[in-house]
Amino acid sequence: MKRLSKDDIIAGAGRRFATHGYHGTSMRDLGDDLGILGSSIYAHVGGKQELLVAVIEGGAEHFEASARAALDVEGASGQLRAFIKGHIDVILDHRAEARTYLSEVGFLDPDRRAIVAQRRDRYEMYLVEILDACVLEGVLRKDVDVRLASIYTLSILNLVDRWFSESGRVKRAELSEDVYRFVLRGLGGTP
Amino acid sequence: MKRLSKDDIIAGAGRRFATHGYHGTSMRDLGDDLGILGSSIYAHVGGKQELLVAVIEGGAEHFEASARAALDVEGASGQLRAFIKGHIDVILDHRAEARTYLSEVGFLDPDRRAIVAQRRDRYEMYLVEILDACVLEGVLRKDVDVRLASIYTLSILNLVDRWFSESGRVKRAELSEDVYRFVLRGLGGTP
DNA sequence: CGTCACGAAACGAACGTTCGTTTGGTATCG
DNA sequence: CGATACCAAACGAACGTTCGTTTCGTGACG
Repeated sequence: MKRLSKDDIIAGAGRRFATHGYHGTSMRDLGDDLGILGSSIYAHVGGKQELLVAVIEGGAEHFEASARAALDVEGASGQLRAFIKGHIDVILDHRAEARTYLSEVGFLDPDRRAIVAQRRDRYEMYLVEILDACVLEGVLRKDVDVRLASIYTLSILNLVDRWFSESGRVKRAELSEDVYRFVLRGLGGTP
Repeated sequence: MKRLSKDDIIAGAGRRFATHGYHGTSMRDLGDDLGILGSSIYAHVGGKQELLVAVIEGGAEHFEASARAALDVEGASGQLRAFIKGHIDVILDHRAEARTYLSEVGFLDPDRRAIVAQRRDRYEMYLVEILDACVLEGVLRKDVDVRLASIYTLSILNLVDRWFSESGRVKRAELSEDVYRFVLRGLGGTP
């Protein structure tokens, strides 16, 4: 029975929030998962809402780091491929955090929610810029609605964790490639 | 102050579940929305879980009716277009129900959840069959992974209600058309 | 045509339970 | 020794639900 750190608590909260939802998780549930009493959690964090904030901010940082890395790639279509692969990797490497980030934002306090929404918009803008660059480089049709295209792409990406299984028919690398091809072709490109 | 029917209660529950989540909704909250006491809801339904079941089954039926109608269309690509338009129309015409159906299924009792999951698989099969037919008719590339394609398509469709605004830049009919084009091109078709 | 009876709908209070959180004590570790 | 991690017990509030009672709408009957 090792003693726990604050990060252990946050990680546990991420798992529980991802599977049972924020309001479906009690501090006692969370304590059970961690092998301590629910009340003992207050030795590490100020409260339940603070846990949600920590998990979601952690998720947001993963996505943003991935997007920044994608922008370092040479060539717009390469950036698009990297963005897609990066997003899928974040989701599958940090499943609980990512899921909580994607579906429990609504339970943040209004102030925090607004901040997170802003960060999400910024993340979407990364993709929009990449798609714009693709159009500029002639990789994509000139008449595509880039805003809609980014929404379609993120819709596909964000729901990956709802169905993908690491032990399934499709491998992770194949999926990234397939999504990339699908999006590119969908916008008039030829991979 | 009119008296309420069971359907009024279910509709109210759908709205509340869609915005605040199942566990984020108390019977008293729901009662407040409806202008009655939380306890008065028990004159209409057996309990909270029964409300969730009613809302979700209602949502499922809308989607299934839409899919069946799409299958009546002549020609595989026409069916695909009708399926997409139908799905978007259901989501936007029954936003609360649809949203609850899509994101609160996890809070159903295990038995009910299994049944709903089955219905959802059946719905996805409608789309798979349509896409298969498209391949057969030569509308789509022969090497597309139809299972993945159906997942991509449903991902785009299911998240529409998270961002679409009836008063926004893009009109509903344009959106349906644009998604149809995007999916068709993504799978190697030429609209 | 009025009224009376009956079922449905809503109230208001209370049930036992669970919630998030607080407090005070205790063991462990640097 | 001082700080940290945890336990144990308790707090008030809120939860889903039940219960007895009251109000309301409607259709049958005199």
